[in-house]
Amino acid sequence: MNTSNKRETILHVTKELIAVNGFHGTTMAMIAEKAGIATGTIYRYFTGKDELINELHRELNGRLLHSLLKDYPLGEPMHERFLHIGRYFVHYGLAAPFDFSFLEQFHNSPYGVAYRRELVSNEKTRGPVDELLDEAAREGIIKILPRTVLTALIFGPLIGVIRDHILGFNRLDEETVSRTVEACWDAIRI
Amino acid sequence: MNTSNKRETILHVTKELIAVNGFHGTTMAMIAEKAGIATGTIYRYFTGKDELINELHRELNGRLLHSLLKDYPLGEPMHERFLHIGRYFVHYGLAAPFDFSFLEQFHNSPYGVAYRRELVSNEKTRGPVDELLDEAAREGIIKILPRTVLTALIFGPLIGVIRDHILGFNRLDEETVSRTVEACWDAIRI
DNA sequence: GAATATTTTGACTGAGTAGTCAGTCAGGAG
DNA sequence: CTCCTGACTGACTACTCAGTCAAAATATTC
Repeated sequence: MNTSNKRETILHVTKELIAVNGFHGTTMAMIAEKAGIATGTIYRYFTGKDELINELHRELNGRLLHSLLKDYPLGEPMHERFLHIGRYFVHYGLAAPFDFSFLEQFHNSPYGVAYRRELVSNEKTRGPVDELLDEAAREGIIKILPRTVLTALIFGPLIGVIRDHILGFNRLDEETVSRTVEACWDAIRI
Repeated sequence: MNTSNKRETILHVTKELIAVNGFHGTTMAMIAEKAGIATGTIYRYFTGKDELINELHRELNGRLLHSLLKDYPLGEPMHERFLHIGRYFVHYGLAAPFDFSFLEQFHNSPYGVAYRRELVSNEKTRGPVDELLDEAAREGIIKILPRTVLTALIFGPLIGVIRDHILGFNRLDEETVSRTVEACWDAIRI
């Protein structure tokens, strides 16, 4: 196991532990044990728990955004592209439940609030969803509502159904996912 | 200050502290200090931190459900009643941000998951929303989707916009709230 | 293969936690 | 007035945690 591998291992086990036990339920000792290293070693790769968590979020958030653009139907109608993003978002959550649970906890924590505040201040970061909503708004095919509301109408339900699936409160098959994403479109379309 | 008053005070300050600092960021010492009592006194009213938190949830959840039925337009059309519940839900969140933040954190924590699992097992507890959705489903005016998905389509966005408002990411006026609830209806209606 | 540099180890530290309990004292009973 | 009672106190206990650092292990250089 070389240097970079050890860093990866730390990030990997931290993700799984936090997904299951939460931030406060995950100790540096647990991370070290599961990674097969000593606690002190973690501090050679990360300045502390906070940096480890923020770095993990950076990586997973990047992977998630990247996965939304896989097979992205550029040039196809707005509706088609919207469904693609919605479906791939849910699929990412179902295929990588640890990633999803970590990201969800991150966003529901002071880490996530700080991250969003920073995003708002440097308003340069615009993902595929922002571009889609901008275009749809220009074409006048979605409701005139604040951006935060539109985002909530799309991702609020999707995050909810993914969490319910992971917790075992429902079973999402392909059909249900498609109909749910379609319902989100109904929410924002004129 | 009589006995029952002290218990109320403990619950009140705990709600505010947890809303701001979270479960783990709120210590028994902080609660005692803000309530103007000694730490040991808390244990005369609650067996421990967990019971205190669960009891607080029980009370606030009851208050929230109760507030949804204020001025409830019984007998009016389905659509009217749906808008009422959605709007009153958001209003509760805006009028009582500490209550909302506590409840949101509770539901995003192991406490909330345990609570939901218990709800599912004793499936007797049915709130006004369940009854509304049952009726709408019987009349065939909403989409055929699992109950958990319908709930996510309604409350996912509403919770999101309330949180964004409390965190200062948007400003919800009466008009925007109504249009948002209307959009949730568009999501579930046929 | 010796000397040097780098990485890893894990016992340790000190700050902080939930919960405890011997003792206090205001106020009701006799 | 004296004696109880029990709600209340807060210093205390037992424990957990993130982070440190001297020493050991391993790798690299010459």
